[in-house]
Amino acid sequence: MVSNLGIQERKEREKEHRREEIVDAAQKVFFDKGLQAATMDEIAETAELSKGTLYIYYKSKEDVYLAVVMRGLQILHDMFESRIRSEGQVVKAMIGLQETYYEFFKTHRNHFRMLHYLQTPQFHRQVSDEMKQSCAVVNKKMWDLVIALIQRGIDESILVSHLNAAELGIFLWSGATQLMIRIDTESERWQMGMKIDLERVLRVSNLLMLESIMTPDARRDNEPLLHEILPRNS
Amino acid sequence: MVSNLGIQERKEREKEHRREEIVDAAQKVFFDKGLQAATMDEIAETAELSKGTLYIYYKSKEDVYLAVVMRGLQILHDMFESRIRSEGQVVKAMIGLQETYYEFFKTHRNHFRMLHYLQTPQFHRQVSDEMKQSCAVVNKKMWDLVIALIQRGIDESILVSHLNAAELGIFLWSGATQLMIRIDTESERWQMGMKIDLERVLRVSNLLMLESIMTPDARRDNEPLLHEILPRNS
DNA sequence: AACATCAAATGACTTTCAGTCATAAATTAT
DNA sequence: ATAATTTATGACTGAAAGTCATTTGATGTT
Repeated sequence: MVSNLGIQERKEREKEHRREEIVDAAQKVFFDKGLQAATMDEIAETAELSKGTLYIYYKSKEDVYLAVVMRGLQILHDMFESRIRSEGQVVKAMIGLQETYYEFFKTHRNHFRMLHYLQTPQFHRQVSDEMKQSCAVVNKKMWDLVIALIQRGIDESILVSHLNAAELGIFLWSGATQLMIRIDTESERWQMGMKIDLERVLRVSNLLMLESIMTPDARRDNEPLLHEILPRNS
Repeated sequence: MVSNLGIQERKEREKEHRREEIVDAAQKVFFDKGLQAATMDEIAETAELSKGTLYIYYKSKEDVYLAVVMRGLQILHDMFESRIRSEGQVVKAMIGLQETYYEFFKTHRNHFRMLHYLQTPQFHRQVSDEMKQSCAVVNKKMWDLVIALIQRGIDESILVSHLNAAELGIFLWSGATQLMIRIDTESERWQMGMKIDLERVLRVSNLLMLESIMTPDARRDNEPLLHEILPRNS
């Protein structure tokens, strides 16, 4: 027992590495097959491990799934952060956030789907408390970015309404999210039946929601900026 | 073979009755256990039938689930219809629709959840085409009600925007739906962490969205009506 | 009434998959 | 070299969706 401290550390690193390898494999399988159709056996095979080993590192399939979700949240957080940092004006930054969320949706479609699964009540059952906790931390980190920006908008008298910063965040977030979900799953249905371009609806919706919580002054000051976003027709 | 026509008819009726009995049982079990945890064995037991019989009347668990969803859609449709019929003014009727949707959410929470499950991509896999078709019909019937009202609003120059009636419908619908989903699943989380009342957010959100697509004239004319909805504070 | 035909119902069986656990392999400590 | 401990394994269990050969029962025919 000469250098057991160093060994301890190395083992920790290796363990962490294994956990990441498992998430790599899980992500691949979840993205390919979807949450339901993905099996632990296939994840094990992809990770070149036995199924039993997966259960040493994660308590359940749902926990593995949450590990993938956390990666998505982290990506979204990083995208938000870099976009907000590079923009001083609140209104521009708000529009930037909306665009960034949509960009995340387009370029990380599978991660977006994973995040959406999270909302269905069927999970949160076999999920371990630790995992729920970790997830909440990443989620809050991202959410705090958004709320801080909105708060700045309120402080600068650019944004106003009967709602506080966090509530405004939820308001903006909800409309956008639901529309993206529809774009993801029902786009053709709407395009066929009626002649509806959901992506345009999303753009207009984002604009309407943002305008609806801006002060008249701010709306006037940012008019050219806001009208830039609008689609060509009408 | 004297009166085989009458017998044929009676058999049809009995068959239809069985189907309804199965949906009764399925609804009970789905509502109690949730979509995932509900088993076909338990549905069979509740219906006092064998599992094999269920599969004579429905092709899969998902089909049975869709039969329950259709009931929810029908309830919502009926609620919408009676509310719209009793209101001539477009703005009042629009507010009525928003209130009705929320009322549906509160009084038929389980049906709302079933509808929400529909959005997850994990289904639509083992669902039979007939069932999908039937579901689309009921859905369209309800949707047409909403769109017709919005179209009336546009025709009367009360509503206006870059979107057509159907697109406006999706816009209003999406924000409300996503907020209700959150109220259903994450209400405490938001209430604890930050001090957020999601139901108030929903009310304000509905108002903001509606106002954002009203013409300035209409907004002025309906000012007292709109401000009635607002929560007390601020 | 006895028999034939057809439809409806059954439940034992198959398959698939999450999760477990006794055993084996590998690694570390003595 | 050997014991102790940690890590990995895959055969096994239980649960649940879906199937199908067989039975039950109803309708029609002689």
